[in-house]
Amino acid sequence: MLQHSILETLPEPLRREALSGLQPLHFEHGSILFRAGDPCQGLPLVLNGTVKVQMTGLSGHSIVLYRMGADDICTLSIGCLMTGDGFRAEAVVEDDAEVFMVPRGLFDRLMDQSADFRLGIMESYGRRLNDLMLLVEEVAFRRMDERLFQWLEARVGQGVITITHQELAVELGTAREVVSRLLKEFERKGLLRIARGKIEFTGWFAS
Amino acid sequence: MLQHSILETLPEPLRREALSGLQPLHFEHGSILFRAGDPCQGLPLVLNGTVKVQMTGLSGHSIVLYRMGADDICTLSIGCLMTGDGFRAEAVVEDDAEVFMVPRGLFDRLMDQSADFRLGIMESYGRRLNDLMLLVEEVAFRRMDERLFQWLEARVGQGVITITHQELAVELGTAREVVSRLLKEFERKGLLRIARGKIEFTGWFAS
DNA sequence: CGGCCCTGTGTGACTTTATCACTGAACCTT
DNA sequence: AAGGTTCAGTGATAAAGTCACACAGGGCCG
Repeated sequence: MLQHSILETLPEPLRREALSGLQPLHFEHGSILFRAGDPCQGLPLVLNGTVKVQMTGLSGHSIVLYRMGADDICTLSIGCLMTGDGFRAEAVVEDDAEVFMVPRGLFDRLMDQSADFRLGIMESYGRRLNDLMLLVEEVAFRRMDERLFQWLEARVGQGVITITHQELAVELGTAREVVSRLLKEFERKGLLRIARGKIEFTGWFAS
Repeated sequence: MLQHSILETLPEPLRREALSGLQPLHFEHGSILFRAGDPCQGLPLVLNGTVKVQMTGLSGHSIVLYRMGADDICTLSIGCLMTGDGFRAEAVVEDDAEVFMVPRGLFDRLMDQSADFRLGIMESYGRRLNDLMLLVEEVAFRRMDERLFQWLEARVGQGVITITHQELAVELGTAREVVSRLLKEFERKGLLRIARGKIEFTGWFAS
């Protein structure tokens, strides 16, 4: 159960060796995997749970850059691991997560000895780069009401979601007031109901 | 003269082998290294010149994501090379450039056999990821007049620059009208003079 | 040379988004 | 029940994006 597909691709002796040196770390909801400025301790392999990565700009505003889920790799850490620079973003655990922390030495060894491991790392990097490019486009050109709508739409399944307007503003990289006003408008249209710290889907959403 | 530092780190037999299989490709100003949707032919190592990478969103608007110069690696290509997906962005040559195109097979071999090569690739990836994160923050939170000012400031040395308002809008991911109005304002303040397709620095800028 | 056309720029009117400064409501604590 | 803290609502104003169109510079061609 506690495994990560990128380790499963390793040839048997190497896989054993890697797993023997790693014990899963448990992170609870709300805990911080790393903060802006922290030095990198190793490459986190996310086994389960979800972790959001967000950054705070010079202006003091924050925006969520991407999320990691089961079987994900914290690609952002690789650069820090290599250059020794600190993180520019922070990683906040949303759903309780378990993580393998691969230290620099082991990472180098796996990169050296397994083509599949290298492939996994590269693919992960590629996906992250793509995600960020799409985010740039979204932030630069898409309208806020559409973006908010899509964000909500992706979470309709849950019926009710627990989030404050401020947190939602960070998700989209905008101001709380903007989110409040748009939500009010959605409520007027009968798409949802607003409560303190909660949004309940109705009407069109609750299909 | 025609060399790339990531190849110079290779141990001697490998370096000779790599170089013997690569001939520099010449790209002129305005030519396209790759377009959105193109399959990836190999990993471009930029020897000299400059190349801008920009993407066009669903909305039809474009934005410049980053630039590559001498000794740079087109990190974006690695993801495409690995997954076989097409590019999401396009690369336009600004100053005439020469490029080594490393084919998949050689790339795999270099990744397999040289720790320094791996390090170079990883560092490049890390930098690109950082750049994009900063771009997200900039687009999301910084004011347009500041961003335009900084863009111009970075090019003051040239005295006069040749660029249309439309191109400048793509640099910043905004609309031409916005650029035109801001430039007019800078002109009123005596910072620069506008001519058709040109901007001449004066006053504060021409210190 | 004058007329034509294409590209680049200027501008007004209007919408959307961001910012600022508050008010008030909901919940928690004691 | 009182007081404090966090969350949400709102008006006023500024910044940025959108739309529609006028006009200007420069090249080309009859």
